This record gives sequence, structure tokens and C-alpha cells, in this order.
Amino acid sequence: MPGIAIELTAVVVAVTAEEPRILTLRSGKALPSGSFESGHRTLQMGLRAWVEKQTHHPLGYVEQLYTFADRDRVHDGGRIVSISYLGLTREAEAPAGGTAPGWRGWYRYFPWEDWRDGPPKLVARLILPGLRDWARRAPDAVARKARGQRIDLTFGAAPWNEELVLQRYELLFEAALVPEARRRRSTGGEAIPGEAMVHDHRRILATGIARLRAKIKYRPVVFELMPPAFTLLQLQRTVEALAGQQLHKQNFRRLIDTQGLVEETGQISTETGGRPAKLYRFRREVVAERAVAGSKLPIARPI
Amino acid sequence: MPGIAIELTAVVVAVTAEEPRILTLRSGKALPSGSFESGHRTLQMGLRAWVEKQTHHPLGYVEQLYTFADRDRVHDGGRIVSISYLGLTREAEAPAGGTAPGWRGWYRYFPWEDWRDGPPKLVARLILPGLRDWARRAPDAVARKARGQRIDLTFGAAPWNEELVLQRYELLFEAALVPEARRRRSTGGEAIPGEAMVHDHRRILATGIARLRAKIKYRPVVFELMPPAFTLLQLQRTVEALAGQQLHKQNFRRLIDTQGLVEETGQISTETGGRPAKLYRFRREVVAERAVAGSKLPIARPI
DNA sequence: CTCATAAATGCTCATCACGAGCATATAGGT
DNA sequence: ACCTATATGCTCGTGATGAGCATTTATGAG
Repeated sequence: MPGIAIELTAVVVAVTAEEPRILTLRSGKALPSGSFESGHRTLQMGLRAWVEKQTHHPLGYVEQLYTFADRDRVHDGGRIVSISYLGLTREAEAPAGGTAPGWRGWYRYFPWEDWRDGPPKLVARLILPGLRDWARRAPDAVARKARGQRIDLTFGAAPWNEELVLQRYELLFEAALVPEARRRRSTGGEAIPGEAMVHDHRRILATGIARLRAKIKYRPVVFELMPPAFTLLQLQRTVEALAGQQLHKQNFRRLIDTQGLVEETGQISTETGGRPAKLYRFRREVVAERAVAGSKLPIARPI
Repeated sequence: MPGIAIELTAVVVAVTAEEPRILTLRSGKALPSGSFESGHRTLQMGLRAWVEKQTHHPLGYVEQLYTFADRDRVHDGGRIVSISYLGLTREAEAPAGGTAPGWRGWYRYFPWEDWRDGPPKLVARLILPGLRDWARRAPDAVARKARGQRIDLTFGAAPWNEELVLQRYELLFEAALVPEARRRRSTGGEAIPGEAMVHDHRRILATGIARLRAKIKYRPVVFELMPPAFTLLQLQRTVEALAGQQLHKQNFRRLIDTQGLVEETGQISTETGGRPAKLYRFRREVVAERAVAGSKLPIARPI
């Protein structure tokens, strides 16, 4: 019988110069990956081994993303099951005697996801026309309406929701507006900007971005991407880079403050341009101290 | 080379008579599961096939939970990778000519998770003493403090957080207070009440409960467990059964109302005992209409 | 030295969601 | 008629959040 191969794939993120970047191989066309082998004690350790071997880059925080069996990929007649992970680190200097890891800005693959300078022109100029055209080509009225609703929710009428990265990519895929999808169907208009990747790696990347954008809201994971000491503006710029949106400065500081996530180092940074900023460090203790966010159910008082 | 086997495991939930129940096999000792085979188009379809074959019960809503490689289970010298899913349905009548599916209340496996009638005595009487004893046996002061902190967070000082199902189970496992853990380590006091399962199935169940408890707060998934028409109290009792907590009635109604999740059917139910209650139905449209919850980041106004 | 500019920081205000609890309405049963 | 059990309506206080004004303190140009 043909066996099944397990492939481990990593989305490794760092934020440098206010740009979120991911670790890639093959000139940015692939994510680091490798197969799960008997020598690996756990899935996560297998992943760490592969990433460190391929990129010579240590991996910090890691969490599992999703598992799926890619219908189109086979391996000696068997199936490939893909287990994907999200990793957070900081960019290291190029290591001696190794292939320099290929860090690429993630908006290179998803240019429509960066709304820091307002709505990308790409959306109104190419994406929405392409999608509306696709909706018009629906087989019947019901499907037409459903397509229109999905477009409104992800790209159109509704206020921009930065978490819907995967839904947007899947929509563009279905509408055959990305090159990966055009291999099978010859329908659709011309492909829109945004670099493709091998296999389903761009889809995995979309999953990772979506997860990270959701997670920074309820768990203090941003700090995995920060240096030991930082100013509040640096922290804000990092979150903005990830979320792809501008944040309200004063409210951002208030939020950080009331959460008690950071403490002053006592030092200041004069390199900020204007008035010098206080430097802060992350209070690692809070991770252990606190659980998850509060409940959104109307819980009755314990009698 | 020894191959790798993929096992698909399902936590299938229904709520009957104000009790959350799960579909089990082998007298409640195992969750439905089977291996992923080449005949299965996707992982999810493989899972559906197995569950329906083993339990003669159709599966509705399904979502992936987690994937892991159980260190201790081998298969012809190879590894087993386990992919787990959460499924939601309603209990059907026993199908003709099949083995009756074994529905079991989930609090049978996690008696300490049901706080609907206040704190279970089990917690104060057995669990906390057992855990504190385990904390006392820590090798050094640092570990002792860490253990104490975990106990406080999950079972002790902090207000009860119903989402920490997995963390609590893992703590009890580490402290060898559950029978599954006692096979390896002979340390620990006596096991606490709560039925065990084969392999790591109780752990998978804990993951499923935790996921469902978290999800009902931000996605309208409860309705997958409801009949077509229901009263608001029935809905509340179902959520309470899942969350393991009592809810404030008036506020619960307000929440449901402001969310616009349901609409009146125009009929009333006089079977409630007191004043007859209006019957409602779920507005399926909202699933398509709305995306996820609002952001918790201080987003600046789009200029 | 003075002033424009760029940040950093401090505060205020309106709105809204949520926890709590009082009050009223309407069935069936005694 | 009265009691009990629900259903349903409404109010109040508090805290989180969105928005924006005002002040403080550096640097660099003139």
C-alpha cells in the first residue's frame, strides 16, 4: 500500500524596520518545511529541527496552525498530510558559513492586506472589479447573491476586518485571480499583483497571518517580536505592521498601560526625533499570572 | 522504513435534557476514530465516513481541533499521528438495525467542570488537597512556586474560568491524580473521580470541550445543537450545560436580542410551566452576514 | 536666542457593553 | 381568589473604548 507522508511547514515571522517578514527558501517561493521522521520526538521538535537545519536560525515561540491533506500533491503514489506551524522570532544577523535565510516582507505576497496608508489602490482598481465580474458569472441567482455577500464581507461594503486574511485569499483563489488557481481553470480575468508560492504555501502563510492578527488582540505575543527594551511607539509600529492598520496613539498607550504588560526600564531613548521616549520591557510574569480574556457570557453571580 | 499512520478522532457533541453528551464506543471508553485512507477525498470526509460507519449517526458541523503525535502509541513499529475534530449535532433516535451509539454525559469524564450548582465539592475535598500536596513535593522552591501559581489559576484563587478545561486536565495528569497518568508514575495520592478513556482520548475530549466553551462566546454555534424552534430558556439551558455555569437570565436575553441571532416563529410554548414562552428560530443568514467580533485594538479612524 | 517641528504624555468626554437586580405579565394548579 | 413558576420589560452603575484637545520636551533652522 502506498504510505502517507507527513510534512511539517513553518510560517516564521519577525518584524524589522516596521515590516513583518517571513522566513523563506527558494528565492521566496517556499516556506521552510520537511518531513516528520522517526527521529523526531514530537511534531514540534521535528519542525524546529527542519527550520534550524534549513535556515540556521533558532526558533522561539511556536504554535500549531492547521493540518490538511492537499488533494493535488502525491508522494510515491501516497498522500501528503501537511501540518503547519506559526513561529515568532527576531531577525538575527546572517550566520557565518550558512545560506543566508531569505526574509521577505509578507505584504509582498498579500499587497491588499496593508492598509496602514489607507485603502490600497489595488483593491478598488483591480480586485473589486475582478471579483464583481466573477460574481456576475455565477451559474444562478442564488450563487450570484452568495458571491456578492462574500465580496462585501471581505473586501467591500463592511468595514475592513484585518483578520479575514484567509477568507480573502480563498475568495481570490476561487475567482481565479491569483496565479496558483489559474493552473486548473482557465477562466477569470488577469491575475492581480502579489507573489505566488509553491504548492499551497501561500495559503498556509495566509492562515499564519490571520492567526497572528487575531492573537495579538488577546494574548501578549507581540513581545516575542520585540527587542528586550523598546519605546511604546516602537511597540505600536510593530503591532501596526502586523495588523496592517494604523492605531490611535493615546489609546494604544492607555491599553498597554491598563493591562500592566510592561514596566519602565528607567532609561530613555533620544533617538526618536522629538521628545525622548521612555524605554520599557515586557513583564514576562503576566503570562503566568493571567489566563485568557474575560467571558462574554452573562454569568450569574456565584450564590 | 516503518510507515506513519494517520488516525482521525472525533468529539461529537449533542445536548439532551440539559446535559452535554458525547458519542462514544467501547462502553464509553473510546471516541469514534479510524485511520485516514487513500479512499478519503479529504481529512474531514474521512472523519465523517468513520463516524457514520461506527455510529450510524450523521455528522453536522465539523471543525478541526488539533494534531499530535502520541509518543507512546506505535503501529507496526511506526508512529501514529492523531488528527482530532469537534462535531456538533442533535441526538437522533436509535437507528434501526445498528449498534446504538453510546451517548455519555461529558461531566462523567470531567466532574469538576460542572459548576452549574456552585463549586463541586470534589474540588475542595479532593482536587485541591491532592494538587497542593503535589506542589509541596516539587524539587525546588522555583518549581514549587510555579506549581502553586498554576493551581491558583486553574482551580484555586482566581475566579473560575470555564475555558481552562485542558489546562486543568493536564495539571491533574502531571500531578498523577488521574488514572491514565498513574500507569507510568507510581507517585501521587489516590485518583480522583472522573472516568478515564483509552489512549489519549480523554485529553482530546478536554480539548474539544475547551474549544466549544470558547467558541460559543463569539460564534453562533450553539444553534447547531438546538431543535428548529426553541424558547429562550431552552437556549439558555443549553449554553449553561456547555459552559458549566449558570447565566443571568435577563442579561442572556438581552444579549441574544441585541445580536439579532433569532427571530420569533409566531408560536408559543405552553409546556414551560409558567407563563407561556415565545418560540424562536435561528436566523441562519447572520452567519453569512457577519464576520467575527470587533477588534480590541485601538484602531484609528480611516482618514 | 527664538521659533518651528516632531514626538511623548496627560486628560476629558461621549458612548456602549455588561453585571445586577427590581417590577410586571400571564399561564396552570389549589 | 391566591400561589407558584416562568416570561419579559426596564433601570442603574461601572468600566472599556473611540476620538480628540492640550502640554511637555527634545532637535534643528534662522
